[in-house]
Amino acid sequence: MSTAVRVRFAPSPTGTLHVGGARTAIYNWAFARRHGGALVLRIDDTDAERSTSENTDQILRSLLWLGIDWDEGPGADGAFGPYFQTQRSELYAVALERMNSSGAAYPCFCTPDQLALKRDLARSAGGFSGYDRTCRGIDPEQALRRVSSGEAHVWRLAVPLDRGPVTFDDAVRGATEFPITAMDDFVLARTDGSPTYNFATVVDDGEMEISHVIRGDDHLSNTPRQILVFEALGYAVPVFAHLSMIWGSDGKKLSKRHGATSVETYEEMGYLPEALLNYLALLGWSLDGETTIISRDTLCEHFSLDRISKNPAIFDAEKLEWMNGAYLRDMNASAFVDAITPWLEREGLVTREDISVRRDWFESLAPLVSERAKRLDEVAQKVRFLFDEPTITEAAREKVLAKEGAIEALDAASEALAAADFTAEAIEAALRTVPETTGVKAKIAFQAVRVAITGDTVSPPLFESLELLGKERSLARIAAARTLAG
RNA sequence: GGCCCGUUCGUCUAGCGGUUCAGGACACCGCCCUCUCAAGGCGGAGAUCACGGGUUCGAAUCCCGUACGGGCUACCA
Repeated sequence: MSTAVRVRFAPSPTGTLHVGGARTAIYNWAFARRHGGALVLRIDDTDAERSTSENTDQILRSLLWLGIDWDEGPGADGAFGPYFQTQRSELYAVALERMNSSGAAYPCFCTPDQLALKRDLARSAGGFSGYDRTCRGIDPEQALRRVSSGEAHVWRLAVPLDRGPVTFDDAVRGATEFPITAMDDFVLARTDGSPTYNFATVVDDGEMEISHVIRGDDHLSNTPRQILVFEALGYAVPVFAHLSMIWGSDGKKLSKRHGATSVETYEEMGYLPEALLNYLALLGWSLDGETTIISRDTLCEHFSLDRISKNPAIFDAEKLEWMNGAYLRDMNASAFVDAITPWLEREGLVTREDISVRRDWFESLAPLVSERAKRLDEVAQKVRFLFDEPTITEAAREKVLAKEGAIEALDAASEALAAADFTAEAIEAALRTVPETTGVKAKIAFQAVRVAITGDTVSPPLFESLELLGKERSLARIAAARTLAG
């Protein structure tokens, strides 16, 4: 009995894709995949002032980066196009005409000034503050004459006053009811003939046979208005699911003040798409209350509207960072190398070609750093010593090389390593002889070598680092550090 | 002002009338592991379930109210 699942994500290209929009997109996408339905990507670009094609492109790119694919929309023609609202004017005009002829819409000649005055008056009197329906009382024939004479007018919805309350069963919030007496005869079409959001959306959702509308909480109050239009136009009313908002760390609206808000920024900061997807999916939805690492496939397999939480969520950048680290750790060497390639390239450490030539070497480097990084942008700094000669920091020199026994340890290490096979195991065995032959504590000896090799007191594991560097370069660095130490 | 929605550890959440003096995750603290840093293991601290009334043998869970927060109330979306 259930009809096909068809959902839509309808961003306005007035900016880039924000994390809030991304989460809405993820939920729509996961729901479509879960039910073998279709995800429609519709571009709500009716705001000509603020909409740009650059923004549209950026939104599409961010969606793709996150791994969200759509079945219909830009680049994926379907039977319900076009998928840009600016190209659908004809549809809106036809729908408006239908409403007009059935008496569900009427022209209103009130000027903005008059309306503002009435609104102020009504509000200060308390109670209903919507349009007072003056023009609804105009004789239809006379109204028509005024319209055809070219008098400026908008079209408004004639709210069916004899109807009961508008009720709907929101998939997230449950039964919701709005008294019809609180419904405004809101504007469907502006003076210039263009449709308003509440009208265009309904025409689109109706024409596109959308079965479930999963969208932000800010539209909850618009829903009864839209239901009235669905009914007037004879479309099947979709199931609604309203998502609560995502707030910044201070509980206020998420903005630049809280750091990154757009998806592309997260990409630039070195986050993995699967980590952002996972984090956002869990921000308002849970699999079982226990599982936190949830793969794309698991999400598509188990996503359900009834496990979406009703309360707003605060965006926790720390948890996202932790999650990104968890994904980094879980990557296999090959995937990790692919992920870091652009970052190493950007830092000028290596070229793509170098990597493909020495693929094995890079893959053996991967596990050393993948479990130590939370973001991709940290990687270059961690492996820089393998490409560039290190500069020993002043702090490292004082804390380590100036220590008693450091020089002896370096000398002994140099000797032992010169004779060693250069595998991590052999290197370790060689270095472990240093404390014995010199009496220098292992910690001090190892740190001295670490500083010599990496320039810093913190680095990837020492033995493996030496192996990756190679014997010749390792010995040269120890000699250089020896000189520096005195 | 009117209409509507929300409220469980600092944060994300589990919980859908009893098996919960509330479970998991991030962050935090301690211990272990250890060549540094991480990672990992173990343990700890952290929520009178916003508040007040009901209903019930029994409520975080149902109902009502209050407070606080939010949305809509535009010829924005």
